[in-house]
Amino acid sequence: MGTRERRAREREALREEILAAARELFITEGYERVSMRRIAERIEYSPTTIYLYFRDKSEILSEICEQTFARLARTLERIEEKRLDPLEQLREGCRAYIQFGLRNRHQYRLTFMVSSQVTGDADEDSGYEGSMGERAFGFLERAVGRCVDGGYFRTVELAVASQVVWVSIHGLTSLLITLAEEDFPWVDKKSLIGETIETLIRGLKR
Amino acid sequence: MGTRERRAREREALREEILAAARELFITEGYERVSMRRIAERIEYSPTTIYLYFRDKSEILSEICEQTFARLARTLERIEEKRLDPLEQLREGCRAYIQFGLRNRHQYRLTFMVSSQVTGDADEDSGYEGSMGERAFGFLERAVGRCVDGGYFRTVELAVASQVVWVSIHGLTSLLITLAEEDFPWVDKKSLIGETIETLIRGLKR
DNA sequence: TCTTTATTCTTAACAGTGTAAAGTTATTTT
DNA sequence: AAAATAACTTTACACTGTTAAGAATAAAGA
Repeated sequence: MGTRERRAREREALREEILAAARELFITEGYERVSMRRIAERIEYSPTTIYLYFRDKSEILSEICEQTFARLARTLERIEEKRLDPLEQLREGCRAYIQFGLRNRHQYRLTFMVSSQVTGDADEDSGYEGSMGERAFGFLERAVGRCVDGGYFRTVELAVASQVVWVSIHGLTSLLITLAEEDFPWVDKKSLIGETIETLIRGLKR
Repeated sequence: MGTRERRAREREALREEILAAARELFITEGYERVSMRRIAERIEYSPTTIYLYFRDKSEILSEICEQTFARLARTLERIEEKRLDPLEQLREGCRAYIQFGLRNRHQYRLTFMVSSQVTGDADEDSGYEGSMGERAFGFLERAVGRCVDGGYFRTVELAVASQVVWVSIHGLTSLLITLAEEDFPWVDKKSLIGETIETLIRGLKR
């Protein structure tokens, strides 16, 4: 009598289809330029059908962002497993983080460059705790921690040092996303990334 | 016979009034939450009147941002005139930059955290060149330049070093703007700012 | 002073947005 | 076959930025 199961499966399939359509549109055109009606059109359902699967537009977004950042978290955790030299591991992690941001610019922007005020979620679970962002930051904290424990870094509070690293590489990532090459005289991107990471690490060394 | 002049003056006055109303609303509520109709209501004119003074909504915004960043530029240039120790001057400049961002968060966000794609200006002069942003970055470049010339910093391309400094302090500023204290376990703000700047300078020292 | 010409402001309207409520259709259970 | 449930659509609301056409006002020329 698996009709309940089949229904649940079909439901899940449509939900997935909505997510896929929205993801593609958000990525190519950006969240605010994509309307519910266009998502609906693409999956060939009426606009309001989407509301039977998601509370509102921003819920679609945050689901997509979660998925995306889960990928980042996995990437970083894979670097962790390589068990390299602590400094080298931090370097590689930073590099991966930045590259990830640049390759997923729309989603990066929406997760870290838009106050939740703007997307318009009230309280909700859009916060940091338990999120994939937390997992990603967790990597950084551990990586910095190993550098401190290994005696590579001068004595600073671990939380402070990790946040210094995070805000810096976030700054690089986000500015490269916001300011196109034709709008600002960026130096060579590779040098800038490398030099930022090196400056950061040198600044934390003892 | 000064009726032409008086008219021009009155025109300018209304323009200024629109700007003032928009500024106040943008600052307290944020650009995307303020509609043309609400600005109009506040100055007691019909919504479309605004279009006789500004091409569109984003033009109001960029005018306001320019004014705001002119203040930042002046602040930084005043620090420059103090002719302190190069390192100390850079430190003070960074601190002023960050504080400015935090005190003018909406405008900072709209200038540096929103791709011009999103605000929706086509080509136009919304770019970096000739803007107040340029003047502000100019300060940084000169401050870093003096640190290099004074032999305080290791040899790096000036443009690279300046951009490293900028992206880092921008990262700190923007993340503090985006991520409220209740959404992320920020360490003490003063320590974070201080430590970020110190790390940056240490990282650039020879 | 009366008419013509500019200038300034408003009304009405368009095409779009996210979303809620009510109505329809199809499927499953009794 | 009737009742209940689930899935989907239609209609509608209250907004948005912006355009085009019309009304009001003020200045200039006769």
